[in-house]
Amino acid sequence: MEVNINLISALNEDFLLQPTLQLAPSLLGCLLVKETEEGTAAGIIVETEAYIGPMDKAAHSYNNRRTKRTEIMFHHPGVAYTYVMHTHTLFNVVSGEEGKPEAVLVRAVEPVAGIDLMINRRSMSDSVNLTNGPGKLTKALGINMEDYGHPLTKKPLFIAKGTSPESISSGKRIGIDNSGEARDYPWRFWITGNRYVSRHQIADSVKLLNKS
DNA sequence: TTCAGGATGCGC
DNA sequence: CGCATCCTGAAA
Repeated sequence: MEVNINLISALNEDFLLQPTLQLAPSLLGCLLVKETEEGTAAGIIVETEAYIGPMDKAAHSYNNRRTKRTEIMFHHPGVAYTYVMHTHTLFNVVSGEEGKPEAVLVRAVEPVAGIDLMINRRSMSDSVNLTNGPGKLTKALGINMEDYGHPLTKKPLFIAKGTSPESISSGKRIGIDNSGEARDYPWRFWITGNRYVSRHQIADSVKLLNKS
């Protein structure tokens, strides 16, 4: 069922100023919304990962590495950090205090609005594969490098409050096997059992929250 | 399962 | 210049 995005308003900035390891699971259940001339598309965030430079070998900002690409991570939190890997754009929320280069990667969303638009952008109609990966969701939502540095409290790209998940799990992050000890940090968070999660980890996953 | 695509950064 | 990367779709 499609959600009417006109009834949704962006989160207050305060929400995005939470410490990174608190923000990453807090973003689960929130809406990620992108408005373009083609229309509006939105998804519920179902999977995130925390990256905490400079001590995190898996982070682009490891060792305070400061380049044109990572520059925005050193700025005020609550803005978009987009970057291109191979042929795909990945979307992160800059977090941590100003001067601390931290971010939360959004790895998967569940489509809730503008689904036809997402299907057109992705040239495929399988509802699960539409947005179940960090490169897939940016293409479906129309997020690109023009969004770099955009404050996520404002149109056309913003995060809105949704429904908090019944259960959250955590485990190792994906795709960082060459990052030394950081490869095992349990900084990946997902909505337990959600079918739009990019990979279904069973071993070593930990359930963090289980409302009754 | 392997592999290319191709932006970005780093080291030689 | 060569190589690696927070990935993905197509080929084998």
